[in-house]
Amino acid sequence: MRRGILEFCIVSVLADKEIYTAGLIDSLKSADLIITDGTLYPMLNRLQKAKLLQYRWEESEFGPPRKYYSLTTAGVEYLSKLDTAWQDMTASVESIRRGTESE
Amino acid sequence: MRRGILEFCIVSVLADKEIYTAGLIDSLKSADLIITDGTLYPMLNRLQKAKLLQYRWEESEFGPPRKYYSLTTAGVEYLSKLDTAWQDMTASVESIRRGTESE
DNA sequence: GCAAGCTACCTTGCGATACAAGGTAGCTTG
DNA sequence: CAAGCTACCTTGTATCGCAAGGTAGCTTGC
Repeated sequence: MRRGILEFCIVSVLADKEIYTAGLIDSLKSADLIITDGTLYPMLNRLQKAKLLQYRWEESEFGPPRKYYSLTTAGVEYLSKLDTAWQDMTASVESIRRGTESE
Repeated sequence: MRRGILEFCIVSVLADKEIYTAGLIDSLKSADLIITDGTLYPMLNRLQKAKLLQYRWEESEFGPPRKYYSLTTAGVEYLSKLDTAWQDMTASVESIRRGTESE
């Protein structure tokens, strides 16, 4: 796993709550992960086409309706795989980072 | 930092020892990071053009000469920046991964 | 000394991610 | 009903990583 760290973060956030685009951007920003909506929309559509996400429309008091996303059952399983991949990758990088002075 | 994790690993390995391509691939493989030479050569050339790496030729007993790479002074500084970026990114991802149930 | 095979270096073309910029359309407000 | 805001989406570009293919030096066997 090298690409897809943002995807991992998005799926992780969706594991906790139903949320729409602007809220997702805010959640990531509060963890110092900056992402633009031009990045997010294609990713959400891709994940939804892969049946990992579902959404429902909800009306807003302040403007057009919003798409609230959540994980499907397959999405929950996918998150579990991403989580394992994340742990494996960080373990690998840390082992290199801490030094291969063993030679 | 989203892309460039492999680059970080390569620069980290080079911080410890002078090494040529096949050795670099082996070092990464021993940490379960698989990389092909088709990925590595362009990256090494790019880093070298950016004055972050230097190399010297060394003859081999078993075939053609090898390019042994090492970090330049600028490369050492660059590694330090990558290391900070890595720590920041993992901290961000971990804070999301562990759950934003605070709502 | 030359052909065959190995090693090492490098390039090209492709798919995917992330970003900037721009576009469409619904809703509210005056 | 026009202006402005919000929300969703698309297009074009740059870069990373990979697979596949290519060049050339060195050794080995005849």
